Amino acid sequence: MLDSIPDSTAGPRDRVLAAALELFAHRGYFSTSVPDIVRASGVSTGSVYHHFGDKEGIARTLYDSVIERMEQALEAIRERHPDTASRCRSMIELLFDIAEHDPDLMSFMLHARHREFLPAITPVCSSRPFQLMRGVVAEGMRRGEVRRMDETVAAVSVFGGALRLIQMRLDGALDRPLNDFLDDTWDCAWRAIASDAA
Amino acid sequence: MLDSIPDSTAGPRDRVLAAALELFAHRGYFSTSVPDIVRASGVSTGSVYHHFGDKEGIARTLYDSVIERMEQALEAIRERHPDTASRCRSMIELLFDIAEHDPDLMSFMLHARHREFLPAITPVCSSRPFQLMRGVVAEGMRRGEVRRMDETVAAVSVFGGALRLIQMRLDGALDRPLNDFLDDTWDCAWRAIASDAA
DNA sequence: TTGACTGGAACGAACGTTCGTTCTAATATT
DNA sequence: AATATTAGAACGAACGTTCGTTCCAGTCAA
Repeated sequence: MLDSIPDSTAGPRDRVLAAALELFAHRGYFSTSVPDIVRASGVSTGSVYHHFGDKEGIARTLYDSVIERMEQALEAIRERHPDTASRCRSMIELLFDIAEHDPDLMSFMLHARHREFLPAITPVCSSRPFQLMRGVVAEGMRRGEVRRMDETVAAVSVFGGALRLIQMRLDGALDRPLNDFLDDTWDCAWRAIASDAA
Repeated sequence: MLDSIPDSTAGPRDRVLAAALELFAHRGYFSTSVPDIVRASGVSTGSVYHHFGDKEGIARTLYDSVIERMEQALEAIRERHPDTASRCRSMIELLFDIAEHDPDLMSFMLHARHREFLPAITPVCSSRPFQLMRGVVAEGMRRGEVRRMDETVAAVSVFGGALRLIQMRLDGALDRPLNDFLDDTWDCAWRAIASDAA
């Protein structure tokens, strides 16, 4: 799984990132002030600006690190599994795991793309993790494991349900852990795009 | 379809709502200042506060009206169609239509639920339109049109893909209109939850 | 001694909101 | 019919606060 961002004992840079992740995830970007981050991290205003330049620099750094670790985890899954079905299923499992184990991280990642969160950030659909998921589905289509159709539609159809379920869990609308819903979710997801041959 | 919120010739209250919808949809809640709304609507600061109390009052009023009209449109579909499949398909068509015809409205509705947008608003998953969609799926399950599984999972599985596709379209990541993807989307959506009997 | 880093006071700008006034049109009074 | 009264709507200048950011004196490692 993804390593959590370190806290307390770590250097000031990491302490700021850890505090910002939690605050951004809970209150959002604009409802979190720099003084809030300064207070929560125990790092001084001057240091924060020395390390990150400005408030957006904090968010951008955070976003980049989250996206990169996410991409690596997904890529690892792609390498480990040969067939499209187990690739997709493992990816959904990964997403569920992260959402349960590190909800702040998942919350940040799911929300960071909105205009409201980070001004002028690349939208999710163009983010590398999503492209990777899309690529897996597209490859499955070439191999005949996935039905022929628009690649984008196929990608959103496998992962769309899982992502929305995660959002519900993060919003507190699901009282049981996501794993309890994994089998049903996966069943729906794969039926949606599986080739009729199989 | 849903009526658009009136502009220019309308009363000050409606002009404020129309301006706020556009601004909130494009820039988000916190990136839109009250002076922005005042400028865009041509209504004075004092009037805005006279009618809506505070900034959040504008957003809440807007949200309530959008949710209510959305719920009515979905309920009309439920009444017009007897079976679950055509109900769900019509609902996806409706969502696609709104996204194409009134992207600001759809953008506002999809984003309004985030902590970042409206502080302390009821999350989507608890909103009445979503409950209505969920109800349709649940009824389909009782009738045997939908496979037996967790109701929530079934609901997010039918509509999750479509909603994510809409988000991509709003983000400018889809160059063709959503209708071009309707058949593929619907095919995936219904396969995901359709009873094996049929 | 030097250079990188830290600290927190201080700054201007922009925010959401308030306030006293003016305008408008309907009602009451003569 | 003409005037006086009034309540609500509209207005925009001004307020206090908080924001993101800067600045510079102080600290510590090399």
